[in-house]
Amino acid sequence: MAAAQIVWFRNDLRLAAQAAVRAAAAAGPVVAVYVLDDATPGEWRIGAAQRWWLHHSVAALAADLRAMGGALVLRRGVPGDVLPEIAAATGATAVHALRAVEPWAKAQEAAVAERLDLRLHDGAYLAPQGAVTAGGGKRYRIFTPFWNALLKQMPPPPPAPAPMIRFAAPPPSETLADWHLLPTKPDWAGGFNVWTPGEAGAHAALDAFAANVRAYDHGRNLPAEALTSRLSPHLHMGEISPAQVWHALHSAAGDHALPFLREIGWRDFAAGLVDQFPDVATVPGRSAFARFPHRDAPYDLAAWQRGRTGYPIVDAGMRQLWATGWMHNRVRMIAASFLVKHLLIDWRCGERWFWDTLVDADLGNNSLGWQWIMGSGVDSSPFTRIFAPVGQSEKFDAAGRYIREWVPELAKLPDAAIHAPWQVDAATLAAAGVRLGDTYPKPIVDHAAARARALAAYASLRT
DNA sequence: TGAAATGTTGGGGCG
DNA sequence: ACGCCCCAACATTTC
Repeated sequence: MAAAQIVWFRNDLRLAAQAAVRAAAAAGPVVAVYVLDDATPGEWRIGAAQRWWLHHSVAALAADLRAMGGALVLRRGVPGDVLPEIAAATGATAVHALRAVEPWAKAQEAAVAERLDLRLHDGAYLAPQGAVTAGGGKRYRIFTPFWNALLKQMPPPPPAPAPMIRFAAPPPSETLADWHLLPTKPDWAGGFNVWTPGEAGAHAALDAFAANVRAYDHGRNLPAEALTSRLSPHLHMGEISPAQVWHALHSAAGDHALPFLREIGWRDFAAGLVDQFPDVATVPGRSAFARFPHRDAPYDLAAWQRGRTGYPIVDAGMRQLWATGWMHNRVRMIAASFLVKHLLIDWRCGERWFWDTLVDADLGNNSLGWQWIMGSGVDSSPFTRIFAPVGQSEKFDAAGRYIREWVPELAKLPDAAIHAPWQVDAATLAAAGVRLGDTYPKPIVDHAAARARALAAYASLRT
């Protein structure tokens, strides 16, 4: 009789198109394990919003396994210690997992491989790390050539359905409730009910988006419309694979799906940066940025975090993030630009806030996004790009619907007035019940002055 | 996956 | 009717 096989679940919480599950099931009876490790990642331990998601996603996977006659074994600790214990208790001879890119994930893998037969499989990304290269085997640092080269390797292998699994007798498990992943006092997750974590929820989101994917190229910039996929947390947790997304959308819309699939390409690209530059989350790609004159401004940072900057589009985005664990990507760019340009606050402060508040927090995507906005990445543009928050608001939320949803105290302002209430005459403000500095903040910085200050800060890097 | 400054053009008011 | 000017609208350049 074949020896038991451990499936070490990480950010790959699915049963279909999951190479570790498939390989383990083919080799012997399966012991399915999830290890909650807050020690190895250090400051990059899973953030508060994502812990909520993790709770529900692990619960969904456990339920799916139970329905197949199995179980999910839950343990807190360091995988390099926990998995050998489970192997000893079950007689398992091998551990199967999907290969990950984060530095702490690699450290976990190394520690497990030191003591057990660790079999790493691909499938968390469209292409394995290092498979997309220029002539000479050089890996890309700039997205567009990376994407063109990746496209030549597409489509990805067709996803396989969940295999038949024979389960080994599971060792004792901790209970999910003991992990205290959900917020209690206060319970701030009321607005998170827009999400359905888990493999089934991921496929429901994919199916819904497939019907709309042709509208994505245009609609993705309109935060008031539901025309983005909202797949990011599902992809991050691995409830669905990028290959599954590729095949579903390409069969639904053919090449009309490419503008969206390009974003999945960005995810691969970001993972490639983490794989090549493990400190991309904290170290600017351009060394001159080490001496950028950031402001230490805790009051301004708090105003940004709580959606009280006085710029309605920024505040709407930050409040959507706080309430739902997610922010529309167009608004992420506007809000992030505001923090690092208008407030001159260190991009890593914003990055850490997003890490704690986003359900889709992902080391590669988050680091790449913040370095892109800062202009500190190795691929950054040669000029200083300062988003004009009012201009962006008028362009992408012209009717103010997004602002009205998340900044209700401005809801009664006319469309033309809602983007910059400090420029509105007193009678209009009074008619809408708005008292600046009372019911809604005055802008914490003047745009023109803040823009000039930011340009000077960037210019100082060139001396 | 910008914004602001600068340049160009064409319609309309007006002497 | 014509030329001139203003300026909005659009395009290009520059940071």
